[in-house]
Amino acid sequence: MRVGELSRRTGVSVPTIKYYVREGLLPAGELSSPNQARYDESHVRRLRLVRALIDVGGLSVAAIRDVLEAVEDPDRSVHEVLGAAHDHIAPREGGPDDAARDTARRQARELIARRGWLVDDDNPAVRSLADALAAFGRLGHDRFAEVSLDVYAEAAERIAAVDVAYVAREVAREDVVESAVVGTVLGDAVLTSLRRLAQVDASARAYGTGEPPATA
Amino acid sequence: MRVGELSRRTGVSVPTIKYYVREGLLPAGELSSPNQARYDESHVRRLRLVRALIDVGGLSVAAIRDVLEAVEDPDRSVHEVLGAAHDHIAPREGGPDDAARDTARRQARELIARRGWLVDDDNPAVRSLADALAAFGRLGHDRFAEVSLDVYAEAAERIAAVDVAYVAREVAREDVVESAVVGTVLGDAVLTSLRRLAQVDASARAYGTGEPPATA
DNA sequence: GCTATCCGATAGCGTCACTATCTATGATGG
DNA sequence: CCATCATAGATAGTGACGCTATCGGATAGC
Repeated sequence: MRVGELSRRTGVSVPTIKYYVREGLLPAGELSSPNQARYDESHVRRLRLVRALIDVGGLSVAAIRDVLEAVEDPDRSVHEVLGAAHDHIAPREGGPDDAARDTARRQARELIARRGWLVDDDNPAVRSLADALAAFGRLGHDRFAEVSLDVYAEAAERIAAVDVAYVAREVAREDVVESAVVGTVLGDAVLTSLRRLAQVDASARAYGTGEPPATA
Repeated sequence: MRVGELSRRTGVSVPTIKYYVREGLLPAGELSSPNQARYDESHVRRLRLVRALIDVGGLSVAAIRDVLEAVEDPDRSVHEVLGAAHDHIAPREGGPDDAARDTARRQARELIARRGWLVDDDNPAVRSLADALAAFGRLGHDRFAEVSLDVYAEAAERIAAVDVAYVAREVAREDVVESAVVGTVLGDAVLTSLRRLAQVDASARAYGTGEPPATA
């Protein structure tokens, strides 16, 4: 197919497709003549993946380029690819280097030890967890880590178990990593929405159909 | 204190503080003379909240303004404020209006019915859930909704239960909604990081300390 | 008085994700 | 064969965003 049909089938405008090709998100079509290129189903698939990562995952174009490069590099392990994906989802380093951050780092390490998780101390996700906990601390919400953190961790374990099982369906390396990226990035979006819905439900049950206490 | 000290105590530059004031994220200091203003602890607190929402939550300045306006409006219910917050976290409307979206909407409604959640069908979180599920579908990952969705939902329920309990500690309306916003926005960041760590652990356990299958 | 700091206002900057325009060429239908 | 349309590739422009820089005056505190 030519670029017009690719555009129609994916809902992405032709100039945007050209832009993605320039940015390395999409391989160029095969030139049949100096100004004609053919695209196939792999382009449709890739374009849908790119749009999903942008629209639902909120990844930047540069982040997607990095992730796709990792996906296509047979030398990268699944862990490496997923690490790349998560690093681009997680917010960048945040907040000052204060006491709250030290406390948060300790909380993170203790949690990992408590649950017996086999993760390196220098895993980037440990840092982003500590950043988030530090933010709670700075806002005077230190109780969060005490009362809620382990419940969150328990829930995360259950989810991770099905995530790993989901990826294990695949056989070929490229399918494994693609599954892992999609599951991680889109799974976050699903989880966020479900949490919100469950909050609404829990709140409705706790306070009648109405409202939490509004003591002015 | 004057703006210089506010800047030092929060790590936010003076021009940026002025910018936030202009954008309505931070109330102006109290003028003691035409070119002198005083700031107090409430400004420190607010500025830390703003930075946490930006750095950790990834919210835009405009989104934060909307959320803070809702927080400060005594007429808004907690549900409304939290809805405003979630709407700004969730990715904007994504993807074409195709068959995948119809299927996804049905999956979302069925899930809600299955779990007996008391939520309106037109809750924005239902839409963002459907968007995410539709993206799975378009990528040929329809199995996700079949094999993983209920586990996610179960986990979300457990988390939401502690979220509601956490907020219930507060008494005054403004503290309730602030707690809810912080818990929702920063809680997402915590949960995302924990999921990633739990995935690493689960993967390490399933495939030795090494790797998922890399059948080339 | 002197220097550092401040206020308020305006203008500018760098990044990002497109979008528009242009030239030259090729495809397609009657 | 020719008119019309689509296309490739290149370059420049756009609008939103989150700051950042600069300026003209005024004030604080020694």
